[in-house]
Amino acid sequence: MRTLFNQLTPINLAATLCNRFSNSNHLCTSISASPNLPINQIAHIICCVLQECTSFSCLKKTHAKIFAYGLQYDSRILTKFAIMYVSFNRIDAASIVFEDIPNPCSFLWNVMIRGFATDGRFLSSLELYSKMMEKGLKPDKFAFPFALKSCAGLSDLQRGKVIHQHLVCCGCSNDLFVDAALVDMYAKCGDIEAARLVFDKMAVRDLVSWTSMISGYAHNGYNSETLGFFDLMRSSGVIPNRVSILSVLLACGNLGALRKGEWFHSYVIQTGFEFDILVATAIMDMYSKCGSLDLARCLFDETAGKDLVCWSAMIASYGIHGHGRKAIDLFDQMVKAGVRPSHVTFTCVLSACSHSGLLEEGKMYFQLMTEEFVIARKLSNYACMVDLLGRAGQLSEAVDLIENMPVEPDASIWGSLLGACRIHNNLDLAEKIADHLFHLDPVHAGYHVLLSNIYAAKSRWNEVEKVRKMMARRGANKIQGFSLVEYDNQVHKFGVGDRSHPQWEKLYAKLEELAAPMKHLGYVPLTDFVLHDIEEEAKEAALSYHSERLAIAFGLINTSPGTTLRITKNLRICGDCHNAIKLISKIVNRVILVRDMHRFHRFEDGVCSCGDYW
DNA sequence: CTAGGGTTAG
Repeated sequence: MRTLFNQLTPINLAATLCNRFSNSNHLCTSISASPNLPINQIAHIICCVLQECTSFSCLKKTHAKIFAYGLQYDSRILTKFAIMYVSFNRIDAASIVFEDIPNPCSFLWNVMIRGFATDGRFLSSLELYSKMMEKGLKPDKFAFPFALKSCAGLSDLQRGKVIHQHLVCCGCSNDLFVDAALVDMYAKCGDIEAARLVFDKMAVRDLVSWTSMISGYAHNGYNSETLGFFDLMRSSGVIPNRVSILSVLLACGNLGALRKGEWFHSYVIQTGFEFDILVATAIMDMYSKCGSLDLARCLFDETAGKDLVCWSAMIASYGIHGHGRKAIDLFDQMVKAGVRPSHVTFTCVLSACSHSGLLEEGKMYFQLMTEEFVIARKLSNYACMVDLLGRAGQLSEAVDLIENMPVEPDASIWGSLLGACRIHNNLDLAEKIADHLFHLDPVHAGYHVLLSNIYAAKSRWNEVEKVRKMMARRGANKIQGFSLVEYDNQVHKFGVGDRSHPQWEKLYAKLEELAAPMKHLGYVPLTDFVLHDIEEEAKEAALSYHSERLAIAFGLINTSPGTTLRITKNLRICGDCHNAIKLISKIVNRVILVRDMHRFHRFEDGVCSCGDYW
């Protein structure tokens, strides 16, 4: 062995040794046995050995050896260790090593910034980025994509803009990677216009930059733009891949555009992406959001190698369609199949229980989550539970739960409770919550509307007016309700009392025509859902032209008898429309599917699948 | 050493 050491160059030596010894432990033992080896050769050998390390523990063992040679202050060696630790996702270990390096090279800074960013520790990542600047080092084109990713992860637009300025100063704009990261950062921070500006200025755009933009549109609710941009990308000669397809599927689901979604499904089959678990899950979810639960389930059954997300998506699908029991059954099957649920899975299960009124089951799974599965509860889990209790009328239990939460409840938690107060017309509690809620989120229109609805239900018109003024003062503008319906490969959009559609006169005539048979079946308008104290007759008019009714009229006029109507609405369906549509389904003898903000309502023969529990 | 990605409450 000793002759071997003397004859070979360090690199060759290390390579030889690595072949001969299965791990660095043996190797270091051999080095110890050869005391004559010059220190820089040992350093070389250790560097080579490091690259061969296949696990964190192997790395740690090798690391322990360097102290014996006094190499623990060798920047070159430490740098390698830090990089290797990052490559094994051991950012903390890397960080400790990093601290000991007096003047890290920018390469290492970048690796560290990337390490924190990929680990989801965006603040630490940005802290390092700032530290690097403080040390007088100029970030390079490799540093910016990671720093921007961290801003995106934090949705921190302000910091993103600052880094945008830095990269312009450093002459790094017009780099394909940097620009793509900028587009992504702006999109994830919700500033889609800024994302588009960067995108438009790019001299060269590849598939990834197009996809960043498309995904930005999809995730910010610009659904038709998503589809339009996808077409634009294809016509400019860029071939879509599985990632870009995920965004269009999301958009189809959001729009409830079933035909379009089917087209993409067949496109996926043609292009061979159908066996990709992410694509398969996205297609499943699209079908479910477009109202085709059965198709979603077929796909689910056909999918090989179902993972946690795939299972959770199917459970969520049962939930929004009001099949709580099936959601629970599927959860149990998932556990039996050996897939470990996550806090998201529990959110899906709890929400399914809530929509189906499965109070005891929900309580049980809420317990099971921590006790059996040892999963920390997140805000979304509490929100579901508050919703479940509140909807079931257990308002004081819901309050109890909130008061004993280990984390600070946010607006969404109080919002759930306020929603329950609306259902049960509990004004006292609502007023107490509202104070708190408006403090946490003063510009949320929905919460104001809920409170106002409770006042309206009690004919407290002065207070209704007060809330309305409060909203105006705070700039909490009511979100315009709209409904979508797909027809002839087009998504048609209707607003409240909309007269902009080419067929508007026919639509109103259709609703007029339905008024008499509805009255005959006992329809009485539920006018508490009108925000203002106006004349009864005007209220009735305001209600009868809600966007979902116009969308239904459109569907009735343009499709053949018996065709299922599928409507997607951006807000919650109001109680009056819910009553009206039940009757309409009976009169016209059609299945009418309405997906509102929270769930599906399947109207058939005068009843709704939600059993009026919503 | 660089980028885009499927499920989640209100």
